[in-house]
Amino acid sequence: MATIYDVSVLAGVSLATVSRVMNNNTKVSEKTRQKVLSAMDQLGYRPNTIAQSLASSRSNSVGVLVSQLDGPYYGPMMTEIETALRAGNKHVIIAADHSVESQEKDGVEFLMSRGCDALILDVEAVDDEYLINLHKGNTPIVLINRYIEEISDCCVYLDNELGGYLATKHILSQGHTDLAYVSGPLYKLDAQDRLLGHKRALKEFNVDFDKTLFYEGNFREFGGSDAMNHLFTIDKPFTAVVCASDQMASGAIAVCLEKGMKIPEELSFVGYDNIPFPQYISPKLTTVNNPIHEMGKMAAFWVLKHVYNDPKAIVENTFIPQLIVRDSATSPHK
Amino acid sequence: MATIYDVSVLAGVSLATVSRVMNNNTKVSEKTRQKVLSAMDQLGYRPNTIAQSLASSRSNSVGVLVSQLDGPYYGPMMTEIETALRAGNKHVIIAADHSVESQEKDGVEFLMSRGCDALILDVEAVDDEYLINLHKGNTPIVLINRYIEEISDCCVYLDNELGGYLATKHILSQGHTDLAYVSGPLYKLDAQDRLLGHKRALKEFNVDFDKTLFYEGNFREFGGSDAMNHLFTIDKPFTAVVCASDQMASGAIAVCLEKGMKIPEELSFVGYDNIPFPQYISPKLTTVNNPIHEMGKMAAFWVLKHVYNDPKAIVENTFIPQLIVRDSATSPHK
DNA sequence: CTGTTAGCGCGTTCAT
DNA sequence: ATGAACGCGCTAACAG
Repeated sequence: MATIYDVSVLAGVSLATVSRVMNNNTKVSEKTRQKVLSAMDQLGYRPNTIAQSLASSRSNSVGVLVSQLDGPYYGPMMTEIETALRAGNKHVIIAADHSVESQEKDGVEFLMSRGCDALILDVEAVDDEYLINLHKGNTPIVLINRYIEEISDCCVYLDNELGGYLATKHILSQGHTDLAYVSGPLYKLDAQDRLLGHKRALKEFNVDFDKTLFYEGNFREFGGSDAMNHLFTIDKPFTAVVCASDQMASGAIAVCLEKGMKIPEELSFVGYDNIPFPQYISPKLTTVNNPIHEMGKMAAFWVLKHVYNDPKAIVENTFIPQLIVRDSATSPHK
Repeated sequence: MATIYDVSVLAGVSLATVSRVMNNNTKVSEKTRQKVLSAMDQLGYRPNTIAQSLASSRSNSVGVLVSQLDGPYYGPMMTEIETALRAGNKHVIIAADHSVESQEKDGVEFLMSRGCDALILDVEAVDDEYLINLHKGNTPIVLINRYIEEISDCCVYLDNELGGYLATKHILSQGHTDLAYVSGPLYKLDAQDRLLGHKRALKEFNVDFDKTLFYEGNFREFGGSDAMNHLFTIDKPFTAVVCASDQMASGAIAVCLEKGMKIPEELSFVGYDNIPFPQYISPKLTTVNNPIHEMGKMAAFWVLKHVYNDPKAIVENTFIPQLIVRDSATSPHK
C-alpha cells in the first residue's frame, strides 16, 4: 500500500501538501494540486484511515448498539443508518447486546475503546442515570426509541402512547367492548407506553380494563401464540385482541386459523409496528405504523449534524404513529 | 482517557513494560505485573485500539459486506457473525452494497482502506475473476453463499442444487405432475442452482419442464404475488407451485387466500429458506432449510482460525439443505 | 501557498 | 526482566 510519503515524492512536494489536497482545508495552487492528484492516481493511493484517526483523534466511525441484529425491526433500522452514514463517508461498527444490562454496558465500552466518534444506542436494560452520565462524557450519544427528559435533545423516539391509543380507539370505534390485550414485556418502555395508550382509549370509551384478558408476551411470534392459547383457556368472551406488536399479532392469528376460526369475522385483531410480512398474509393486518427506519435515519443524521457538522443533515426527534387500516379488524358479530 | 504512559508513571515502570503485560508475550515478573495491573485498574485504562492497530498493523476488525441488512435472511447471519467475532474480541464493520457491482467493489475498497484484517463477503454482482484476484491480495477473504472452484477453501456455501431437488421431489412424490416454478432472479447463483435442482427432480420423475409455468421473481414477497397474478392469467392448469424462497411463497399464498382458495387442498406450495415467519401463518409452510445463520458463524470461525490463529475455531465449508415438511403441500385433488 | 516538525498511542527491536 | 528509542501513516501547528 502506497503511503502519503510515496505520493509526496512522486509529486515532488512535501508531505503536508499531500495531506492538504486530501482534506482540502487550506488553499493549494491548482498546479500542485493536479500533480498530487495524478501521483495519487498512479500509485493507486488509499489513505490509511487508521493513521488518520490516530493523528486527528477522529475515527470517522460511529458505533451502533442494538439488542439484536435480526428480526423485522432492527434490519431496516440498520440499513438506514448504514446508508446515511456511508453517504457521509463514515463507517458503522456494530455490536449487539441482548437486552442484558451488563452486555449493554460492555457494548458501550467496546465501542468507545474503538474510538467511535459517536454512539447510536437502542438500549433498554440500562437505567436513565447511566445514560445521563454517558451523555456527560466526551463521546456524543444518540438514543433511539427512548425518551429521557434531561437529555431529550439526543433522543429519537416514537410516541408509543399515542400509537397504543390509536390502535385501541380503532377497535372501540367499531363497536367492540370486550377486548383482550397482548402486551410486550413491561420492563420495556415502549411496551409500557403502548399499554398506557390502550388504557386511555378504553377510558375515553368508558370500557373497563379487564386484567384477566391481559397477557404479557415477548413481542415475538410465539408470544402471540402463547397469549391466545392462554386466553382461550380462561372463560371470558372477547371479540377483539389488541397486540403490542405485529409479530405477536401474527402468532396469535395463526393459532386462531389453526382452530378454523374466521378472522376477522369471529375475532378482530390490531397489531403494532407495520412490519412488512403481515401485509402479505391473509387477513392483511391492521396495524400502527412504527417508522423505525426513519428513526434510524434520523439518528444517523443527528450524528452527521452534531458530530461531523454536516449542514445538509436536518433532524427530527419525535415521530408520530399512524393507524394503518387493512383487513384484520371489523365490527363484532352479534 | 488514560494512556499507556499514565499507567507506566503510576506503576513506576516503563512504557514498554506496560505494553508487555497487556500482550503478555514476553515474561514479566509477577511483582511488576501486579503493579501495572492495579495501575491500569485505578485509571480505568482502556487501550486505544486505533493506536494499537497503527503500531501492529492489525486492526482486530473484520469487514462484512452484504447486499442488504434487512430481511429475514441477513439479520440472523449478521447476528451470528457478530457474536462469534466479538467472543474473540474482534469488531465488525459492516457495509451494504445493493447487489450492484460498482457498490460491491466500492464496499470492498471501503473496508480494506479501513484496515480490516479480513473480509466476509456475501456478494453476487461481481464476477469470479474479481474475487479470485482479491483473494491473491493481502487481505484474506471468505465468501458466503458462493462457490468458486479456484478458491474453494474460503467459500462457505449451501448446496442449493440439492435443495431445489429436494423441494421439487417432495412435490412430485405426492403425485403432482403439473408444477409451476417461481424462481429467484437468475443472475444470482443460488437462484440458478435451485432451478437446476428443480429440473433434475423433474427429469427423474419424467415430468417435462413447462416454460409457460415459470416465473422469475425477485425473492421478495411481492415477487410471489406477481408470480401468482401472472400464472392465473395464462390458461394452464397446475396443482402445485415450487417457490425459490419462503418470502415469495408467502406472497403467492396470500394472493390465493385472497381469492378464497383453500391451501393446500386446491394448490400445494413449497418454499425455500425456512425463515421464521411462515411457521406462524396458516398453512404452515413446507420448505427447505437454509442454515444461513450457521454459515455466518462458519465464516466468522474461518476468520478466527485462519487470520487470528484461534485453535478453537473449527470450520465447515459445505452445508446440506434439508426438507422441512409442514402443512402447505399435499397430494393433488382429482 | 508550501515545507518542517512535532506528536497521536502503542508495539517492538535493541541494549542493559 | 526491564528501559530507551524508533517507527506505524497521517494531521496540525508553526514558519517562511
